[in-house]
Amino acid sequence: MADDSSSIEVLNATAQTRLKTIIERVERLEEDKAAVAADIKEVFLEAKGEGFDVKILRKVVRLRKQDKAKRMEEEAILDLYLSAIGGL
Amino acid sequence: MADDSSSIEVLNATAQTRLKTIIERVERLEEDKAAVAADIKEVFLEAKGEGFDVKILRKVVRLRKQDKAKRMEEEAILDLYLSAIGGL
Amino acid sequence: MADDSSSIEVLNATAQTRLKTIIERVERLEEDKAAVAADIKEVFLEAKGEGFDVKILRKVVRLRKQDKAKRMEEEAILDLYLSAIGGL
Amino acid sequence: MADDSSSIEVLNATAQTRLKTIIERVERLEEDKAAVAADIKEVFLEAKGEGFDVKILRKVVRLRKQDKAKRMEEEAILDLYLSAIGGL
DNA sequence: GCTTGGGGCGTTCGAC
DNA sequence: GTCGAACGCCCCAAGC
Repeated sequence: MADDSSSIEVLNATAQTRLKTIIERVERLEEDKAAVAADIKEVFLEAKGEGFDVKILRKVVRLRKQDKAKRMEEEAILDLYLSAIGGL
Repeated sequence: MADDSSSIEVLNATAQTRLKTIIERVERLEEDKAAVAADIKEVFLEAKGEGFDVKILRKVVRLRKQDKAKRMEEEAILDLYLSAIGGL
Repeated sequence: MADDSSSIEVLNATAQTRLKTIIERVERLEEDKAAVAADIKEVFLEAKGEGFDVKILRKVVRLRKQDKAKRMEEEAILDLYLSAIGGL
Repeated sequence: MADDSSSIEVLNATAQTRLKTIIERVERLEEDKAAVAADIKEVFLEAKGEGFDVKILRKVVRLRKQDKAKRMEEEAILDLYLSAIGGL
């Protein structure tokens, strides 16, 4: 084997390049995710500084998310019913 | 009480506006976060389609993250050592 | 209902005994855990009394733990690689 | 400096030995702690296998711990009062 | 459905 | 003594 790297040639050159690209894309995206998470944290911290109860704020967000999910679910069922009877 | 809403006036108008703003900012950011998470998922899915083992890819990413964290810790402890012997 | 306790008979006698045993075992173990935590604290306190910087000591321990975790992850990914190329 | 190690002599030989001992003691204790934690987990797992609701079991343990703390607190206050009036 | 990883929460420790 | 930061614990959700 005339492999120019120390690893055995399990992946050919093309695959190795692809692999590298994939890992880098994921890592870049995870950085983005972490940045957004940091932003959220910062908003809560700021809110805390204004006297808001962060735990309650989180709960509000959670409840609204649930509510939104519920509404979308209901909408989906409505659409289903409508299509079942041949549209409105 | 001349409150125009059904809730008692625990929060004054300014605070209510701030609260609304905070919640909206967080919700917007969470949407961003979800979008990024979806992107990551998509990258892995695409990789899977090319024959890569997603489980291994995830582990590689995690390992590299650990690596990075370890390096940062090492740097931090070095700073600690330096300060312990009386500053640089 | 001829239950001799004030609670309704949701759990039969056997289950109640088991429950009691389980709770007691857990509580005993938590005491052990707390004792060990106290021992750790004491070691650091003693070290501090000898002039060591506790903050640095903690960081050293943490760093070594990271090291160990990283090694284990590396081992895990190796196993993954091996299984990916069709068993050992 | 005729130091036989690569590090500068910030710590003399005795201190280095002590340091090593301290770190090892802490690490050994942390292993113990982890082992106990694993035992606890195992008890809960076993309980789960017998049909108990682990989440509820945890809550029971937590409540009893709070109760115990409360009792000890009351006892402490009682002692305080007693000593304040010159013993019982 | 079981297991593993990520996020949130409470607690604890060190700093000021 | 209060503050913020770090740690471990617990829960939940996604992946296999």
